[in-house]
Amino acid sequence: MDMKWFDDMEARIPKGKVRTRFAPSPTGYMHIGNLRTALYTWLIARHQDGTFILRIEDTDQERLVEGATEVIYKTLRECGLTWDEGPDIGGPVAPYIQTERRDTYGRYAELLVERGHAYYCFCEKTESEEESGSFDRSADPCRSLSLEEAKARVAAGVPHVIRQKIPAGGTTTFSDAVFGDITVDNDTLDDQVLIKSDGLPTYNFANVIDDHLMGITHVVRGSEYLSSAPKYNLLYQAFGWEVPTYIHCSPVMRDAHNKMSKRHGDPSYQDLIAQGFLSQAVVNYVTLLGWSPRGEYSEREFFSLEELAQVFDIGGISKSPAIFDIEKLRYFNAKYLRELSPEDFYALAEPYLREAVKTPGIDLKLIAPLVQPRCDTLLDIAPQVDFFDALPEYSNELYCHKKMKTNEENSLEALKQVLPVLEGLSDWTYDAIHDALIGLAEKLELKNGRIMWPVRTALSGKAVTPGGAVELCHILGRDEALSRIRKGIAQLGG
RNA sequence: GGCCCGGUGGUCAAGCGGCUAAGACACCGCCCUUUCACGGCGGUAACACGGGUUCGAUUCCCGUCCGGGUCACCA
Repeated sequence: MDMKWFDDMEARIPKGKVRTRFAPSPTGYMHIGNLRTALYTWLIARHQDGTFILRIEDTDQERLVEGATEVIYKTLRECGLTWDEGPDIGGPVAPYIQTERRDTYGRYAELLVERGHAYYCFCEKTESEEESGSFDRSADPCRSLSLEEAKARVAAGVPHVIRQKIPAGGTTTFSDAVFGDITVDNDTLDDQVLIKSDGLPTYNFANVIDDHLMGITHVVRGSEYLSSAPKYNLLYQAFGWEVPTYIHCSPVMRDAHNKMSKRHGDPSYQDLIAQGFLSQAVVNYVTLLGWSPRGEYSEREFFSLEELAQVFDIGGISKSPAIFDIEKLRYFNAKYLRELSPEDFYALAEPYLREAVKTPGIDLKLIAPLVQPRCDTLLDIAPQVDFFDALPEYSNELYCHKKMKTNEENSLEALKQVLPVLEGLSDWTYDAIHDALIGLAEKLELKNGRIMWPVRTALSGKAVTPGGAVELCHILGRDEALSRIRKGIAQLGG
């Protein structure tokens, strides 16, 4: 064995700082649980001024998806999760794509074989599993094959895998930052495959090798990997390597029984963005799904990414699964939307407004502030502003409003009073319209609603609108507003 | 089924031996108001169950029940 090569690999490992990694498989789809893992991983690194690494785990050749890494880059960038080392920018422990590290895994696996912690196995793919749950180590003839014999068969080109040789008897204790210490009997652990017959490593093996070789100090991953974790310890021990801090996170659920999944039609990050959610809102909400700030921040729930990096602590991660609640996400999103400056909101809303309101004279900048406090997502804009282009058909019953004390008769009367007042207006400004309408109500000694409700109804044909009578008059413009009021009068039989 | 893990309102959750058991979403009511929102105020609602340990358990231990994960040459 060329030990110099191993020494060189070791020598490249950066030391002394926190180093974390997000290691997705390129599936072309960033689901919420994955995003949360990325978030926690990034947060741990940034909290300690450490290094965040992106690594692509593409060892499953059958599941490769074209353009999938682009989705990962794009999502991470949109969310503000900047990486310091990765496939696209390189780094001290490159390469960052597992298929490009192929020989490395093979060499380490062979080292393990030499040391007696792994063995070549020539058996067919696993056919039938034992029911007992505990393994009879002597059952596999390959396990006890002599090294010479095994090597001879390998040299002869016999297809094979390399398996981990789990010690017979005894226990292994694994330590997790959120679940604590977990001890299992070695006899419940199987001699898992390390190197597949295609020469590529399994996920479990590649993880251990890469995390060590990349100097990873904290590993964040889903709790579905918890039960394979003790086998990692054995691997680290066999190599004589230091075990990183493991942080297993319970899944993000769609309901009490099922994880969020593409199969069930649950939204991915991309889907949420398409549904009009803001990246920052998603990031904020998802971080809080399974983690909560402690101490002085325990009552707070709105945080920017930078603030999260400040307060994030591993101890706040929850052990139990969390159900994804789109209603609460909507609340977060609505809050983020409302707190945007009018300019920023307009920038985001403009494409949606432009799509919904096509009448040339209408100033979309006037509509934006009306819808800003009235939408949870950007998709809520269009249905609210449809009446600007064309007055919908509406029933006269719309004129009847108990609280406003309006009915068809007094609405007709109100509109008839309003028409000449507005016709006589020299300035078609918000203030002028406002003063005219309020003035009319005062003059007639009526409550404002008696005038405003009929006008708003005539202008929109809807029971609910963003903005009231004055705003709508202003935005529609003199001609259209007066025309709609006349239409209202006619429809009411006047 | 074996092994591992979890269990505070409908949901997210604080709590880490002593509290009238926080807060948020949702829901309900009131206020504000030219509709609806926004905003403000208030309300309904929880420690899965049974044993211990203790002067005292939501908190520690055991069991039961319920739920999740895992038992692949997928990750």
